[in-house]
Amino acid sequence: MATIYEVSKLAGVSLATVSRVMNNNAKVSDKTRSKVLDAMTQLGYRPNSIAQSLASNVTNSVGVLVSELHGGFFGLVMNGIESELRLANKHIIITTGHSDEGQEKSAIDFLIGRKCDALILLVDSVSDEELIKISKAIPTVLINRKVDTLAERCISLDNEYGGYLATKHLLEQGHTDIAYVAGPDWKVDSHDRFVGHQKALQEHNITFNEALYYQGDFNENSGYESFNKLKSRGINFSAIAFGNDEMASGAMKAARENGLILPKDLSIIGFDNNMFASYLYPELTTIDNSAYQMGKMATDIILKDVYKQKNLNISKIINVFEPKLVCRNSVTPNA
Amino acid sequence: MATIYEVSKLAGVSLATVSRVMNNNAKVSDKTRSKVLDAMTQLGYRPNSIAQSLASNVTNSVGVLVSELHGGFFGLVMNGIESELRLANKHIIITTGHSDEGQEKSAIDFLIGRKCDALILLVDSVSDEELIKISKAIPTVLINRKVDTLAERCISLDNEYGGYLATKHLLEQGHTDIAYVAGPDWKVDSHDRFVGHQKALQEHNITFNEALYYQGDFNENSGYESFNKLKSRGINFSAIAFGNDEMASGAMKAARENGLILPKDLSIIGFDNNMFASYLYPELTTIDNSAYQMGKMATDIILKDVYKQKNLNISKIINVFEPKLVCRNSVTPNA
DNA sequence: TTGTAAGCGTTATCAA
DNA sequence: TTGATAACGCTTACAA
Repeated sequence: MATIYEVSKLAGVSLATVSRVMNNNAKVSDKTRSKVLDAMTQLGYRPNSIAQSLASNVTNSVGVLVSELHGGFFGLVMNGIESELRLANKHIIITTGHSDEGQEKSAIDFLIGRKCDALILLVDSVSDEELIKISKAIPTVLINRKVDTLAERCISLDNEYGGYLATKHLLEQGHTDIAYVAGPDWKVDSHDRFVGHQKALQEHNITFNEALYYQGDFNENSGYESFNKLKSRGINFSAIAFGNDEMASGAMKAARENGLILPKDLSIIGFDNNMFASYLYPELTTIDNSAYQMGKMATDIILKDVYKQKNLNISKIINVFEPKLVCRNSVTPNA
Repeated sequence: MATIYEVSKLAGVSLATVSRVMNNNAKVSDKTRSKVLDAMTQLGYRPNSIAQSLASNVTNSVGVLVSELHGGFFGLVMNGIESELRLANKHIIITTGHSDEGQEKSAIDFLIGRKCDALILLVDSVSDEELIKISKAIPTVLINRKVDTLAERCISLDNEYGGYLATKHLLEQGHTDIAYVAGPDWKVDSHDRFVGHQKALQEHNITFNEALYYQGDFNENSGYESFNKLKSRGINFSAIAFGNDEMASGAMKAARENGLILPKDLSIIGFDNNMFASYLYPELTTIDNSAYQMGKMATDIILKDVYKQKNLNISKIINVFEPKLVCRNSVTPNA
């Protein structure tokens, strides 16, 4: 692989001049420039980005930490990040944390060790203090997380409003006996969605009934179980709101196995608007989580703050995205 | 950030010695070692991996190119890659090609420019010749692709056998009027699956009927359309085999809109065993594509060949994975 | 077992 | 507008 040195020799100029035409940040005469360019193509020269990074202290890479690599949410977020970063000729180094504090921390260490210029983090387990410390060492954007002192660097969905929207929709369709199946309560998003549910209930003067609550783990199985558990308690409900689409899907299965006709006998609303939501039968009414948009926004913040990029077509930074109701066929008016 | 130089000063040893304890590849007395280690922790020293890479000519990073970041298949493949690479303390630089030749090529250039130690490629559009050229420049493993001269570096699914399995299953359930909805024929995997379908038919002495064939684009919509198109031709069929699960899902929707009861009136089999396959109603019978395993295997090849890693718990390299039938509820015996 | 010093391929500061 | 040359932070012969 040719180096800058060989290019300079072939072109009959100095190293510095070659570097200048590469970065065109300084005046170089047209004549010299074309000599250099010729030499480059002749040698098939490609700059060694490692050497560039060492010398310039910029790696043009941003570290991304997600919980999992599969799954609709992360896929979309990463999509938003990648598409935006690619345009800017930066790249992604990706790691996973599996919602485990140890793994999340070591992944972050790893990313810092790789000298990423910035970090985009989707973490569940690392503490706020830790995150504050990290963002002092390296520009960091947090997705799905709210840390007060880092507010401008946090991108999140208004989960509470989303939970509110979902239940409100059910209420507006005449349902009053509404069960709620939450995700793990220690996850903020899960918690907030549930709070939103309660608010909507309150607004309609319905007292929250503990017996209509079930806590799952965001996986399909727990949704399946939730239906059976709820049913076994012998209390009536005409609709269930779920903390996410996976659990909703599991419950649909259980409901059908119990002979219910959907949505006639039971209305169901999910959360996330996962890719498969429209594949379900009946097609799942749910709340869109703006995953792609959040990934894109996180990236734009970095492009702007870290890479000083101008003319990004962002009118303004949105830190809290507003969830939207996506009406499909799994909710029907209460008879 | 502390450098190796500061550590050496504080510990009262030379640069070389510090480097030695970091890489522990040479004898260092216990006493010196602990002096160095102390200095390191005292300074909160973290090696600069960029400098390490430049000096050692190893970046410990492997470049990965996939078509999309979302979608079940890629998610699982990436999962297999990441989990394996992480154990080895290597990392992933990820790019996307969107099945477009230009984008795929530039992504590869990008990866090479980043001095990745190896490449894992999932490409549709780049030519075999190009791939051969690339793998001469940098160790490369191809997933979902077969290039003769690169056979040991290709990981793929036996798509033809998968297509065969799917249709055979239908035949064994007594179906004889079987429609086939393929993906784009220019995609090898899609093509091969279709060939497998034909083989199974042949084996049962059924002549392939052009009127029972429809070519979609692997997306849900085209599956939806496929059902209506097939129906409009006025030919009977009691089962449909699909090139992937998404299209199967779309067709299920269309079938139901046409008043069919599934699977009683129509048996359906998919391909891929996408995450959502079990969420569908009826749960989709399909062919598992071993995505995770393929990602893992690709990584193991690199760990072994490039990073000379011993004791990988791989009994042997598998280049062609065997698809497996996953029986669920969308196929029923033909009355 | 430890130290010295020459790279690795760039960028960036001075002079010229 | 160009050219020397010193960093950048590490690895790795070669000596001691």
